[in-house]
Amino acid sequence: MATSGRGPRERMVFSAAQLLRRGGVAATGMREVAVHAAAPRGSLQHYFPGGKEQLVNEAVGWAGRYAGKRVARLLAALPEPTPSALFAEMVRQWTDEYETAGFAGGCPLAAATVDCAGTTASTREATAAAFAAWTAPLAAALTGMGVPGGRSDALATLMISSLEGAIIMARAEQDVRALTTVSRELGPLLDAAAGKAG
Amino acid sequence: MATSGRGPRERMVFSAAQLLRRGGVAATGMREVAVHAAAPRGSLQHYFPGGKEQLVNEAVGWAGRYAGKRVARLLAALPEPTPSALFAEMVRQWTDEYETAGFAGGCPLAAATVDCAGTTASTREATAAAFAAWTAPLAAALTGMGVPGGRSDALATLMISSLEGAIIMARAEQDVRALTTVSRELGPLLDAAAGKAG
DNA sequence: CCCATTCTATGACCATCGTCATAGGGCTGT
DNA sequence: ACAGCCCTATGACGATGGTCATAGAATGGG
Repeated sequence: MATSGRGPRERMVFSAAQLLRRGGVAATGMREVAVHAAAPRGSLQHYFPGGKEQLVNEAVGWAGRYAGKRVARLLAALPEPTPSALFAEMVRQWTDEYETAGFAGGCPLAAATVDCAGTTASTREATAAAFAAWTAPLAAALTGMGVPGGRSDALATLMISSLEGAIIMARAEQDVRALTTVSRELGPLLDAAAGKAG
Repeated sequence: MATSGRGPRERMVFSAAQLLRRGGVAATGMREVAVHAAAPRGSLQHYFPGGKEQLVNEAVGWAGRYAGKRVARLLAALPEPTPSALFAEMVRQWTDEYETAGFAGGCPLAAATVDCAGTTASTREATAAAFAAWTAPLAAALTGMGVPGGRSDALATLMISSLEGAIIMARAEQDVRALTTVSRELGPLLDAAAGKAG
């Protein structure tokens, strides 16, 4: 698996993001990344002279851009776009994975933040940039649905915060309850903000 | 610091929880815990024959009980108890820490979940129990403020999820923005649920 | 055909860490 | 004083992991 990407470098970044989700940064070995990516171990030091730190930072950046693009993709697939429907789709990505593949993986951004925010400055900056790359398209989507400009950023932050926290709770409980709960409880609030100015 | 607790055992559990917050499970060494707790290293194998796994699990349990008790304490200190005020106080615990002590630490439950949920079954169970020990008193408090029984659990889950996610975003951004945002945006929703049945 | 650049291969080094083994203090009760 | 128990002390072991050094392919332009 994980053989789709083009070059070995890209595959390694992708695999790193994938493995980050499971056990966090420290539990993810460089050799393990190479194996998972079906990439030669010798390429690690060639493509990532900055070592593990660089690889993790790029994986985080990749994850942030992926999340940002996914917002647009989900939005485009909605029959009638409403904030609650978008959020429900974002949540559904996770409930689907958990119900079909188990609760092994979480969000790579959360993993990198939890493990590195207090110790590795460059990785912390990478996570901040990644969250920004996720929040911005989401806020723009909300604005496009009628949410006033001043609220869009706040609601996007609320959506992502709730989702991240619910992912953690779901993994702990091995139950998607927390995810479905935040989706259900937050939906009306989001749609209300889109309906009329708040 | 961290010398208040009674026995060395209790201090080590407390210190483990403290250190977990910084770099996660893998980044927290047993020797480091002993040093931080000002406890003899030889006591580790004596008090925690189950090794690191046991120590981490007890630290997680301690954190869960602490969070549960803190809900009651914050509630009692509120001049006029409303759900939004309680949530604001929960959030304020974190903004206060971050503004005075920096963004070094996150939530130990999140750290243990991110690092161990997919690999260490006993730790995952400990995190689930800890979240339950936190959610239950919170839901009870909401019920006591007029939230209908069916909504209390859901809103407690929403509050904790949002808080956990906002903690992660705040650490990434080194800014309490996400925390204050979720508090402000969620407040009206919580109070509305307490006012009349939903 | 050659050379330079890019990529890969692999073994070794060193630090760290969890764990264990073994032994030593220090107290209590009799 | 002795026995027994709880706690502490400390060195060693084995494993893991990130990084480095060095060398070997492979590719592509001249």
